Amino acid sequence: MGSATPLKKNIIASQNNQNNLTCHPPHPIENENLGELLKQILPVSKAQRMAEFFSLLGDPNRLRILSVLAQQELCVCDLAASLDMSESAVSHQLRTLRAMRLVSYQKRGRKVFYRLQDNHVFALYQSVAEHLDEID
Amino acid sequence: MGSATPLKKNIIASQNNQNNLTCHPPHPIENENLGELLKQILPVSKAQRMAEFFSLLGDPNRLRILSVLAQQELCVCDLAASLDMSESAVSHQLRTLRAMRLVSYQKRGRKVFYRLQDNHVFALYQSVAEHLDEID
DNA sequence: TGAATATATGAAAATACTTTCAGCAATCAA
DNA sequence: TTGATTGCTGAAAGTATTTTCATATATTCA
Repeated sequence: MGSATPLKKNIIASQNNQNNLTCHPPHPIENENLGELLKQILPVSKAQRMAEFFSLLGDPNRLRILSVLAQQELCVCDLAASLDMSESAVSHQLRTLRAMRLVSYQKRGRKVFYRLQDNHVFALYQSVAEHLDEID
Repeated sequence: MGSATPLKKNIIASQNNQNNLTCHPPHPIENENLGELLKQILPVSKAQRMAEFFSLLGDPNRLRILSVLAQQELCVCDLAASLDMSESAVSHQLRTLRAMRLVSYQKRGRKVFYRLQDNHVFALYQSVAEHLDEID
């Protein structure tokens, strides 16, 4: 089935104003803490991996695919039909989900059946679903 | 401070193949379940709201902003300095975070101090941070 | 073997996102 | 009041993502 190339954003271009670590002029209150603060900032590399992960859940059609697969394993064709998407679009999205190991698949005859691979993801999904129910 | 215009993606264009709910020809195993399945699919409108929410966390610089604000309230200027971003870029991102009510702010003199508004978000953030620590 | 089905893929088109740039408004200090 | 600082904003530039389209591969069936 081959390789994949998902979600290339999340790569922060090398930045440039690395000189000034405070405002001009520095203001004393924050300044005392900045040294400690800087040690605790999410490092760029980890921020990128996390962003990649969240981005994966940041598309409504991918979420809908996951919501269906959370109920039962399904072939591409039925996924497309039940979600009202083209089979090609579904296939492209599944490639992304595959690449990030959120779904696994099994070929049977000429069909390919996909299923959720990771329960942790569905827990997150449900957590946000409930959160949005609460706040709106 | 004014309005905002964040994350316009996540709007699924009206789709078109709403006729065929199964493959051709339909295969009996899935077909029995499809009716039930269709009732349980994440509806498009909710998928869009969820995707919007996850997308908000799908950018490394926004995550880094949140990681800093999780430790202490900070002004735009110090955020930019500590994250090595331009103040304008930080301001644009804060607008997005504000619009989605993930941060609140307080103006003091000519500075504007931002803080996390929602602990639920930080719990998600930490959950994914730990998840990624586990699987890699 | 040949036709139909199921899926995958690359490239292009359509769309969306993020940053930079230029300029503006508010605040503060001298 | 003038000049410097802080932050906000719209538009443009640069980049990323998603879908569609055309085509390719593998499988099944006649």
